[in-house]
Amino acid sequence: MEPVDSRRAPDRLRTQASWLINQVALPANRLVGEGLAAAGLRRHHYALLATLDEVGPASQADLSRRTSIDRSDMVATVNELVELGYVERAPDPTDRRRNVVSLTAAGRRRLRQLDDLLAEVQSQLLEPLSPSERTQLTGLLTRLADHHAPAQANPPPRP
Amino acid sequence: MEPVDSRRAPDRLRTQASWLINQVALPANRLVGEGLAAAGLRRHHYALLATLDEVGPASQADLSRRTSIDRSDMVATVNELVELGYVERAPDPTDRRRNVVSLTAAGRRRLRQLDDLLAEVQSQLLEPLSPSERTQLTGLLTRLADHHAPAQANPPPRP
DNA sequence: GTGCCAACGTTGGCCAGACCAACGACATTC
DNA sequence: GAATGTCGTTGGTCTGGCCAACGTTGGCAC
Repeated sequence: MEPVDSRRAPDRLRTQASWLINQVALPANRLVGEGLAAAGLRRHHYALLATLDEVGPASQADLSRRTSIDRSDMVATVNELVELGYVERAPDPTDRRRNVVSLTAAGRRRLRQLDDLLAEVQSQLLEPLSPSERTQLTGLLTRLADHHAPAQANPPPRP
Repeated sequence: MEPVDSRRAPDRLRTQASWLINQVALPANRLVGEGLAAAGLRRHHYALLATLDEVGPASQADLSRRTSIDRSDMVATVNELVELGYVERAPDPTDRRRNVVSLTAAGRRRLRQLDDLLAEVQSQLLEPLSPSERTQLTGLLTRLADHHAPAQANPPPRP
């Protein structure tokens, strides 16, 4: 006699990709959130720091597009990171509509720590998968993410 | 010369499983949400209907565990579905703490339509993947979901 | 040059969903 | 019969995604 797990979700849900993804996204976000909370930060903060480190100083709108954080939410995120001294905001002299946001030394230091922290989280998240399975998974997810990415309008490369 | 997509997320993020999952969960939820919205419903409603159809009449707490919808949110969900005539709520004669929730004929009919609708959504979501890749993906996700499932306390095999 | 449209930062707001604490009513266990 | 635990319910918090609108500024067509 099979023990019926009274917590088991019905197959109707268990086999639906959208449901599965959600069920995995939940612990993923929780783990990341808890990890960052230990550092007093949230996901947006890390996304912003990481992006700045990789693309260099940029305008808020640019950062919004890259992180897919809404422009309006970006304002608060930058505010908070400025407050913490991890980031600087200065008016762009070449285009007075823009702010240029850049990493401070403290921000860069902080980021290194967060990277380690998040690497740890990833391995918790993917624990049951073998290395090659992890690669498979991220490969598939990347293709899906790209496919559903916001309409890519490519503006002329900055001179 | 590679055109630099000013919308492209930095590799720091793009290679992190937690971020990828989120980026896919977003369109997934949006697609499902939009589909169900066309029927005047939300995700919780479908989850509940599908679960009822599969496990039969059940208490709200039971349904909560299976759908991983919080008990308190379950109240509202059941209310709304009762209102729509898709579900019935009756006190459990054998345990007066409980309500027994069950599908109505209308609910079952509605569910069939939603199933079709959601099948369509799944294929939109997974569009770029071949059939075997889809199986791979759901396999991997299922393992992750199970692994991170809420502490599986299975009614202990009575000692 | 002037006029028009687009992009920028910012404010203020909405909504879905995940959660948590507490309550009275009831069941189960010892 | 007292303690412990479950159930439905209320009421609330928090995060994250998103949208509309505004004044400011830049770029472009004419």
